[in-house]
Amino acid sequence: MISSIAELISDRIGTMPAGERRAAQTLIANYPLTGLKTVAEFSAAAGVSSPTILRFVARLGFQNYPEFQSALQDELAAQLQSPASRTLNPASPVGGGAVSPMLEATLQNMRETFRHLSDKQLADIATRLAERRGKTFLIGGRFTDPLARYMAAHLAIIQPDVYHLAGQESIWRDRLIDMGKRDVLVIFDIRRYQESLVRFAEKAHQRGVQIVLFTDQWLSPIARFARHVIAGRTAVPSAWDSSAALFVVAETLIGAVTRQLEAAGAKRIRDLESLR
Amino acid sequence: MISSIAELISDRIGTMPAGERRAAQTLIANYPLTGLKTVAEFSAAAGVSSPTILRFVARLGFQNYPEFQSALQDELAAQLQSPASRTLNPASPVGGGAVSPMLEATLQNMRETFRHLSDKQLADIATRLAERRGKTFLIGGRFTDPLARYMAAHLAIIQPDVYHLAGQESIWRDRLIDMGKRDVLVIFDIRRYQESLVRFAEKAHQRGVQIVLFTDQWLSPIARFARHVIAGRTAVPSAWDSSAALFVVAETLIGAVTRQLEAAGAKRIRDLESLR
DNA sequence: CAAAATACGTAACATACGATACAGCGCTCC
DNA sequence: GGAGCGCTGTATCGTATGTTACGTATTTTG
Repeated sequence: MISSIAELISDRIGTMPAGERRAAQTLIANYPLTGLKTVAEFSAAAGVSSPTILRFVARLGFQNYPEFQSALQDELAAQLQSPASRTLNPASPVGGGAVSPMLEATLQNMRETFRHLSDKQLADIATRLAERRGKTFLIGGRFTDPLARYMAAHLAIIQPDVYHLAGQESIWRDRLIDMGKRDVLVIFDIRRYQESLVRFAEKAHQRGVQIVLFTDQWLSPIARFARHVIAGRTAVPSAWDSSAALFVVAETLIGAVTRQLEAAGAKRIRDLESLR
Repeated sequence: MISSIAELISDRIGTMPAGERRAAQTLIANYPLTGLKTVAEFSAAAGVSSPTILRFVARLGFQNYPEFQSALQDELAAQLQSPASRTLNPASPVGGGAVSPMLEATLQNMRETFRHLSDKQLADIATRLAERRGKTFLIGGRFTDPLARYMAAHLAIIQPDVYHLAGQESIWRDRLIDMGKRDVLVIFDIRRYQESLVRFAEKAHQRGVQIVLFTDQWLSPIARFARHVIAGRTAVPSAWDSSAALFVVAETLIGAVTRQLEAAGAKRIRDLESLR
């Protein structure tokens, strides 16, 4: 049973054309606010044209845009008024310390992040990472590069041809020569988005590379070029943004890819197990 | 200080004429949804005419109706993103998918990890990291080194002399010469514990270096030499162990150190802010 | 109680919004 | 490699929306 529009979208996002999928991703990224704005603003936020937005809402089963907005508003009204919304964790365990809020916010971020992320989406991404015929490249920004390294460290064990792109921009820019449409590029990029990464992503996209983007809820501009976008919540009561939600998504994906390869009976996995 | 539009309204509702007051009451009644609808719908809901609605928003200080709506949307956006007010849909939809168990286990790991970790412990470690008189070194194992990098990337910004030890063992072994009792060494080590790290930790300990250890619940042998031990839960339904709990602890510490340095009015922090 | 000022609604207007037709483009499949 | 299909953006149109002017009603004040 599909109760919310968000679920409806996650359900059908797989069958949507590229433009409408970008609309869907943008809407999910900060749901449901983008859908309450005008078509023009929505389209600008998603980087597509107005008709694409209208086709998007039509595909969801709405007769017209106002009807779509009304549905979103009704949903929001129910959510805001539901008593459940006020009853979460009553008991921050005292402490008075500044720790609990941090943990609570982080846990909340993870729930939120996964709420906007359907099992199917994750499975699709895992499949792309597992069944890719070419190579896998991973790269991240100033603070997120460790996440790229973490993921690369795991994937490189269960798959051949997994490369983390490190060091100077000039170094990985030259690696573009090796990339083609059979390859996958995993990019981590949260605010403040790095110009160099955007440029790199664009060029990779032009070469037909499939891009999987890990970003925050405000979506890196790289989302324009990405085949798959994962928007993680990053807000915590701290001077820094939190990458913890993205970290967990990464771990989940690592697990899913491993499982798929195991299920496929990949020779490499068997060889690995015999080595241990 | 008036932060929300709702406060602004209740502040001025006393000075409003009857019609506008009805508009105000209607809006407050199911705030802020009525304000996101059209003027015609708003006026119908309040039982007044359109111009009355417009005069109402004008009295609140808005130039026109769209500006008023934008303000409401911004406020709603902030509210939806803040962890406090947000709820999650009842009980994860229990898809047969393999995702929910992974997330649930991870969340549980974090709660458990923090349950065994008092605020005081964390504060002590943060103090050691913030007030250390010497240098800070960070290093990790095969899968945890990215966590060391992540922490180093942040600490290096707010403190001088923060070094991540990378590359071959022979390289960081030589750095031992630089280490003394005023220095702090942060080590990440989970199963299977790496011999090289244990040796390194021992030698550092002999030189009087203060060791902060991030490990799993079974405790790396390094715990023998460590001044502070953080034991994170790592078990998840996956072929791999999860470092997510340790990651969150690391983020928490980063935040705590930052706060302490700010509170101490560290010159570097002020300089940083002036740079931004 | 009278007169003035303020508040409110009706009606007309202009803008900008959503909707649609159409053409160009890339992609897939034979 | 070519033909067909489907997706996407541009341009145009009708309309619903916010806005304003003005006349009437209501309250306030001397």
